[in-house]
Formats: sequence, C-alpha cells, structure tokens
Amino acid sequence: MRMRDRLQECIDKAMRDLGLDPQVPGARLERPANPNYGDWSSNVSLVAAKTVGRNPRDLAGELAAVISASPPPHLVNVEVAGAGFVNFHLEPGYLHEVLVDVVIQGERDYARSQLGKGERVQIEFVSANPTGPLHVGNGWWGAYGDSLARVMARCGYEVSREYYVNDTGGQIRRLGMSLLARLRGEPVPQEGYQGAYVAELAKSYEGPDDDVMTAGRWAAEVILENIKRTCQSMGIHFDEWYSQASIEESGAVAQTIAILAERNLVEEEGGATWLRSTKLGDSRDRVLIKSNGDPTYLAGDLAYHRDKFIVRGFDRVIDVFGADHHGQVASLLSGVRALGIDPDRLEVKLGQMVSLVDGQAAGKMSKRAGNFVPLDDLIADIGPDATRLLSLMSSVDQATTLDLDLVRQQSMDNPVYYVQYAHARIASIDRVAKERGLALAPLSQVNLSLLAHERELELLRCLDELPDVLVEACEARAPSKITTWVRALAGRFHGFYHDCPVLGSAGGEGVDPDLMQARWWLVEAVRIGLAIGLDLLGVRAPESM
RNA sequence: GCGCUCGUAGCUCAAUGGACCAGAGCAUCUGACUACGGAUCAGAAGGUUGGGGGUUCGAAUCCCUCCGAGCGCGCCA
Repeated sequence: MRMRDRLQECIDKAMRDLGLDPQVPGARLERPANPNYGDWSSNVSLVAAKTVGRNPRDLAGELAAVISASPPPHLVNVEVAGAGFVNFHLEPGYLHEVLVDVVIQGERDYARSQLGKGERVQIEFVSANPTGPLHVGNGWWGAYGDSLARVMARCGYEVSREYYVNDTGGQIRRLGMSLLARLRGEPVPQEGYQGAYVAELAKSYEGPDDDVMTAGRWAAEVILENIKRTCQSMGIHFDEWYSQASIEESGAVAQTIAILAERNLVEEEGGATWLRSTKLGDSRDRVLIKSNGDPTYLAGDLAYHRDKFIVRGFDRVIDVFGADHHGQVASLLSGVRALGIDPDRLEVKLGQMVSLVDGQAAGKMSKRAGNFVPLDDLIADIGPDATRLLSLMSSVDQATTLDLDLVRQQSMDNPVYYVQYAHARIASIDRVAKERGLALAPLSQVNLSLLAHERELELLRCLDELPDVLVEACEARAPSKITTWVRALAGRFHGFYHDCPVLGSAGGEGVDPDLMQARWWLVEAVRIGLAIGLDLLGVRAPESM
C-alpha cells in the first residue's frame, strides 16, 4: 500500500475516533513545497472546522494526538503547524518501498487507476473539415485529445477516439468549385479555397470537369487520406472516422427532428424548420432545416450526438473543439438537452488558438484564404516528438504563441531532448554495464537503504507522485500535467546522474558494489517512470539519440 | 452591442483555495568535464500574478468592476 493511502487511512480513522465524518469535501493530503512542513500535509482540520464549528488548531492537535498514539510505519513525527495543518514527517525508508512498487508493477501496471470504473467514454477531436491540410492548431488539439485518451484509458475508462468527417454540404461544393476553377485555369471564386494545394490536386483529377459535387467529394477524399497520414506521423490514433454524409443518408437526421417534434420543440416559420430552444432557456431559436430543404449543420450534429449517446450508448462524450468553433457550443448543448440527454454527460473542451510567429510576421490563419502553416511542415521541421511535447506543455485553455523561427533554431534546446536524453542515458548505463559484464542482482538481495543521497530520495519522491499526477491529469482533463511531471523527473535524473555515479569509472572503481546495485535498480525504476509518462504523452522513449 | 476563453519573470509556459521562496525552460551573467553520453549540472539576476474592490483563517485561483487580447454571435460548416 502506498504511503499516501496509509496516511489517508490514519487521518480517516482519527476523524472517526473523534466522532467526526472523515468525508470532508475539499480536504487534501499534499506534499508541501517547503520541506520544513514535512513530507505530507493535511488541511482536513482547516476545512472541517467550518462545518463542525471548532477551532482548526485545536482539532488538528487532537488529530495529531490520536495518530501518534498508533503511528503508521515510517512516521517520525506528526505535528500541527500554521492555521491548523497536520504535518507528517517520515523517515525515508518508505521511499525504498516505492522503488519496489515501481519495479515490480512495471511499465504496464505502475500508476494505474480504476477511477473510470469501466465507464465508456468517447473523445471526439480534430474533426477538421477535409477541405485542406491540417494546420498547427489541429496538431495541438489532436495531441491533446490523443493524450487525454491515453490518460483516461490508464485510469480505467473504456475510451473510443473519434474523428467526425464533415464530408457533405456547402464546403464540399466550394471545394469542388475551387478544384474545377483551377482545372480550367480560371480564378478561384471568392468564397472558394485559395490554397495552392487545390491547384496541386487539380493536376491529378481525372473526373468530369463540369460536376462540382463529384469534384468536391473526390478532393475531400484525397485530402482526408493526407490528414490520416499526418495524424499517423504524430502518433495520433483514431478508432472511428465517422462520416457526416452517412448520418444524413441514414435518415437519422429526420428521425432526430421527429423526436424533437414529439417534444413540441419544432415549428415551421418562413419556410424553414426551427428548434424552439428558447423554451429550454437558450438565448435564441435554431434552424434545423433551411427553406431550401437542406438540413443545417446543427441538425446533423444533433443526429450525430444522439447516435453517440443513444444508439452507441456512450456514458460520456468529450468533444474537443478549436476555440474558433465555440459559437456552436451553446446550440449543441441546448440541442442535446432538447433530446432529453443529460447535458452533464457531454463535455466540450475548447482548445485555445495557437498563433504563429515566424520571425516578425504574424498572420491570421485561414483555410479558405490559404495562408496557414501546415502541420506537416512543422513536423518536418522539428519532428513529431518535439511537436507533441510542445503542444502538451501548456494547458488547452491557454492560448499559446509559437515562434517558428525560434523552434527551428533552438531545436537542440527543445524540452523534448532534455526528457528523451534522460531515457537515453539510462539505456546507455545498461549498455555500458553489459559491456563490462556486470549483472543486476535480484531486487530481494539488494540493500535499498543505501539510497540515502538527497538526489536519490528526490527521484523516489517524484516516482511516488506519478499515480496521483495521473489521476489529477485525468480529472482535470489535462494531460499537460503529465508533461510537467515528466520534465521534473528527467530534471531530477540529470541531477542524480551528475552527482551519483552508478557504475563508476571503467574497471568499476569508485562505487561500492552494493551501492551500485541499489542505484542500478533506482535507475531502472526511473526508466519505467519515464516510459510510462512518455507513453501517456505519445512521445518516443529512445534508447539512444 | 452581447457572449465565450484568457491576461503570471524580457520571451514561452507551470502552480485541484493553502503556509515567511508564485516555479521551470529560453535568453543574460558566473562557475563545474582524466567518472556510466556536457544534448548535463550548480549558482546569480529577473514579479505589485493587467488595475481596483470584495468573499475567506488564507486568493494567481472564487465574485464584481475597469483595462487589454483572441474568438464567436448565419436558413456557413
């Protein structure tokens, strides 16, 4: 059992002994930044004092007294500090147990959680229209969705990743018009797609030059294949590529509108069919069928979400949109509510915009205007790993600025190298040990208590945190927390590596053999931690660089 | 005009309402290689967390307001 869980049990038991409810909302057990405040610290009495009507310091004192009457293993001292914190001071032996946990559970089982309890979650992300190549923003939100899926899967959710392909409607028509214009050497219409890639596509188009929709569908198909290739090159994986056209053709749209009509939420007006969403508190009504008979995007989207929740039966759906699409969130949520689906089951994450600076020029990206930086170009410049790590450094809520010039020139100082280098160094230690004919002794025969250097303890503390970081990342839907942790672990490893030789110089002098074995196992534990973290981020853990 | 998302070191970003140090990296300055990979390590400097109010034992975090930025507000998708 982890030390954290043991301490939590002690606190809960102490609360019960004092006749109080151990379930205190807002109570947390955390690692204080300041080492003077111990290894772990609980704010339970501060939070509980409000509802119980007690002085927090007094309550904390009673808790500390109860706990120290039957202390858990490794506890040196428990004390009250500040306004009423309960601080636990431990002897470092518990950290050696962490090492054993990491090594025995390994890459597959360390830092797993059953938080999700097998709940079925669908994460829909990227879903960029197949009217042009993915841009850098798509890559960032794509890495986010993909890593979130990995994090949630490790937390016991059954995750399905989906790309909604908008392969129908006016944009396909515009794409076809643009392609045919290029084919005939005519100027591309104002509302068409101006990008050079359309001209490239036109060169290999062999269909009729007078059928806009055929040309548009053909181009969209080719572009979608390229999008799939781009995603693959960044390690972004999808379980489903769901076609909007298939929804419309299946009759699901009409069916969905019929359901809304049964609920008396649909009316005709001005030749169009409206969803009276104002009846449910929406700020305005929404059109479902245009007066020309075509369904709106919203109608298709509602049919699609009904399919997610009702037909396919997902417990929870997470949609990752670019912030430029946040205008559709309100209508989607009120539409889902109108369908009788609990809107709490739908989470919409808005990925903030990625603005690009190249030297000085900063331009607004637009697929129609054709002036955007393709994701492929960035990947070609800095590689897929750097692209992923950079995108996962900041939270999705944070609008970021990427200076292409800087990223290219300083690629050697890119954080991805710092992290991967740590992993490669570990592999290198193993290689050198093998060359010297050294063997790693069985863990049970190794004296781990030799690991007492602050650098060593620091590493173990960091490894101990991973299960908590994983859960936090999952609950906050924030895989960037994994990035922060991985960088911290890598940093501590580099410090350890600098101060604590594992194998010593050639010939083996300089390091006591028992200490060597203990450190070697520590290094193995770090390797496991890095591998888990990097896998969650979708970044490779290389043996050499 | 209304709405959404934001505003943290010179730059890019961290910090589930917690504690006399708000942290990293880059850039700047100074040190450390006859040890397993120096793509590293150690140190210095850098802040009124956009301004102002409020809630709280306690605020970068929650509320109000002002300023600033981005994005939305269609019978486009």
